[in-house]
Amino acid sequence: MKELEKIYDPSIVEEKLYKKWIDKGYFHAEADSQKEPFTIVIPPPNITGQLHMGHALDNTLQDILIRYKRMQGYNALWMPGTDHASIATEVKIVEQLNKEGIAKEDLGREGFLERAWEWKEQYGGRIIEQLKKLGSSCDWERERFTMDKGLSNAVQEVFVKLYEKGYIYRGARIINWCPECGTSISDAEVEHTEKEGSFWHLRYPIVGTDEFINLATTRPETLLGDTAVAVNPKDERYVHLIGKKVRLPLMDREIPIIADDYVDMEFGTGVVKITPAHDPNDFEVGVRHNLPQVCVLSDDGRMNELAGKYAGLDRYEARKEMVKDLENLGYLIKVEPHAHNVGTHDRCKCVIEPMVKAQWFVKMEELAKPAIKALHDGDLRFVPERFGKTYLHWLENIRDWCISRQLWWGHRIPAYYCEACGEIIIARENPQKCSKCSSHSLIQDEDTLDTWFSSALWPFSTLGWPEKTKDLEYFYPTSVLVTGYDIIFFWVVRMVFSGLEQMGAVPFKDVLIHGLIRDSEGRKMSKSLGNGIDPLEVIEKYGADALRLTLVTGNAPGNDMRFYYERVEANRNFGNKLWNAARFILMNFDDTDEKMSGMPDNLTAADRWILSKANTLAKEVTDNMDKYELGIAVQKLYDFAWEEFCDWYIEMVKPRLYNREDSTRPAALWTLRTVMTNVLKMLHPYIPFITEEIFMSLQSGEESIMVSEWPAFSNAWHFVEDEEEIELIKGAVRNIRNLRSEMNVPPSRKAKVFVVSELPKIIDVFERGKLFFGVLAFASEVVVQKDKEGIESDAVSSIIPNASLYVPFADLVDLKKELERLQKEKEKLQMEVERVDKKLSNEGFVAKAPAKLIEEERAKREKYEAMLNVVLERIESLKK
RNA sequence: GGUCGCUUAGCUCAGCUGGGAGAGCAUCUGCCUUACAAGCAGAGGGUCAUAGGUUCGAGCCCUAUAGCGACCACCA
Repeated sequence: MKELEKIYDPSIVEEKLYKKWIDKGYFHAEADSQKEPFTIVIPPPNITGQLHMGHALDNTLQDILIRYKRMQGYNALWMPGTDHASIATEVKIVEQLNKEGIAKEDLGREGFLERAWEWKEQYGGRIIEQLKKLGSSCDWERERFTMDKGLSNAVQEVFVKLYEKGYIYRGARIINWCPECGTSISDAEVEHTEKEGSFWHLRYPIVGTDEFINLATTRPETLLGDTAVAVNPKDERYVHLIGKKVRLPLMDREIPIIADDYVDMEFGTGVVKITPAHDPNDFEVGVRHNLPQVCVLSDDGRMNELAGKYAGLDRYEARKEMVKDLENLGYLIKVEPHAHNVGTHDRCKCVIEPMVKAQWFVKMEELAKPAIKALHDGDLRFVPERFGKTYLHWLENIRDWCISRQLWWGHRIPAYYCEACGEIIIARENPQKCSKCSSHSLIQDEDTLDTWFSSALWPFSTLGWPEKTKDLEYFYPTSVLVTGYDIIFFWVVRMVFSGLEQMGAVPFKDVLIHGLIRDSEGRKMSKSLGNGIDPLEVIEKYGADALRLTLVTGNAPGNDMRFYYERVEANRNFGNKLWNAARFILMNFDDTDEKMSGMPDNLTAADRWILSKANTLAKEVTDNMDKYELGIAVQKLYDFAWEEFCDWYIEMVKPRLYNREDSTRPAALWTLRTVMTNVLKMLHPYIPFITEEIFMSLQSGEESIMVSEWPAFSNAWHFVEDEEEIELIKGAVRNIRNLRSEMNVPPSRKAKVFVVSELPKIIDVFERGKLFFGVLAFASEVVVQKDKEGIESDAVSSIIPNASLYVPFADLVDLKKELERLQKEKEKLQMEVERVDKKLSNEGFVAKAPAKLIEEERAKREKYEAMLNVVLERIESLKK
């Protein structure tokens, strides 16, 4: 056995161990029909990404589950990879080009993509290296990328299949346009934020009369694209105007007054201007009434040539100008402040413009149905369950998914247009000629696909689909998906309907949802606030284990969590505690012991107590982990390791270890090593590095804790009587310590301790435990006897069930104080008896509560009453 | 407007299927006891947001209310 340093230093251990695991190939999984698979696919981080706390949490959870299942004997595969992140990456590269004074267009598509791939090669692996620092046991041999050959094939295949089924179509619909990024985005990418705006009240002249119709708008610049004014058909105020026309101010265009149920009579004046080209609702109204769509905006957010004199102005400048003009011409009635929601692009925060444009869409209605059913049927389960509602709500209200992006970095849409006849050809391979007119002048669609289109396929595309691979058959469906609640819509939903559509089965059975890591003030960590904490810095300072432990403890699944360095420190301390416990064990081994193998036949009650506790712990921890209650599981391990094992068992065992003649010394050593090893194993998924390092010192013959067997509960190691025995002694120790503490006796001052009991069984217990009981209770000597013979009448005393403890402190004793103490003890016991009495005299309780509980209460009553009597007796005798 | 979550010790939070309120940090007292001062032993501190209800029994289940937060939503 080798010596360990006094303080655990993660920085010298972690890299070494990670390399060992990689070299041994422990992370790699192969399809093997002899073993049961357990599969997780990583949420592929963006190649632009740097590891942040969200990743750290997400991947820690996955690694815990994977390591746990691997130890349980499952064929555990954690499939890693990265996402091309079309828009995020393209923006980054454009920025980089701009710094060099190059515009994207200067390079052209090909040149730009070349740059992008270069960028990917250079930076795309960065986050992977960071994940390794965390200890992630991904199967790196399988690392995939959403734009690699296989996954791109999968994308094409899905596109073609969905098109052939009629689920993908191209059409001019109202979409969300980001003028900043110059692309359409999906509904999921629109963030609604409340903004202070204005409500401009306008009046439009009614043609052929001197009258006006009043209405209000938050976006006056869209007036230029108005093609109608709508009222509610039931609105008596306006019924007579339906069918008439108004003259659109500034534009000198006549537009009709129409009736539509969409208009809310209660809101505003009950009149709405209709701009079909720039508002989703108005678009619908326009379709119903066959209104023209007048698009007045260009792609960069300026007014276009249809905007008359405002053409060329930025949308907000135009707004200002128009308001001024409307006022001058008498069309502006008033302006009110008005808070309203505006849609912004989640990536650039720029205000999006609804626009009518020809885009590609996925028809969602039919695809959503099986995804809804899967949850109802229990094929898919969210943990915590409540997120299932979020999922359902989204699917039940789903709208068609706009999948085309006006970007270059991504999967180019496999659609080709025939210049000769206008035919659209959708094909897996580049078509050579038009299928309709045989013309060779085909032009591929310029657009690429939403980045989520490829990530939606991740659980099966990474396993080889559309090929029928062994991996796919064996590892799919995956076991659990771990992700934050913030991407349920973006990703989880889309993986589910894609999996169901392409594979005919859900992509995963369980979805473990976690929350966000916030800063210590509860704010979201963000670049702009500069309050982000870099996980790598934490790892460098405290080690990956401390970070991992911090991220999974003290937090309920799905809830957000605040990050405190104090907690990291506490967890680092826990690692050090384990480290020192191991040092202690190793220090006490010598050559003879080292050669010892197998279980000694003279285990003591204390040994059986801790072994039995560890055995029960294995069951509880396993149960918790199977229910994804990782925080609870690790809390139990933490408490057991620190309190029961370190603070109690190690202390109990010291006298035996320090006495080379003690025949139970090998039993103590064996128990120490056995329990410690089992605890390390159960802790390994949480804190892989330190557990491996210690394990290798304790079990020099073993290869790695990673591939060791997960401890299982066994009836053979369940010792109820020993547990009771040791708990009794622990109680006595606590009482003595309390006594001494109350009387301010320093530990250096030892005293005789008498244990008095009439029960032979109790006498036996204390006789057996005398040695360690004495050490723990700072006793100079422990005397166990059946009566008070030879005990000074002024000894301090304390009562435990079925026994009394006496400590003669001689000069230290203050009779008055002692009486006060006993008085307090008396009151406490009286209250206990009262409490039990109250319960037992409740007829309902006795009649309906489980028999076991009633029995327990009765036993308690008996115990407390007996103790109370002893206290009363003691008080009487002192009073004399 | 809808949905969901939170409200428990000074602070941050656990509390799994309802059966005598927990942790970490902070505070106080005493200890450098030969594994660990990143430690040990002890202590104080909570009408579990409020009001009802179900139950023999409620921090936990139900209803309502308040405050905070998140998400969804086409009121111009």
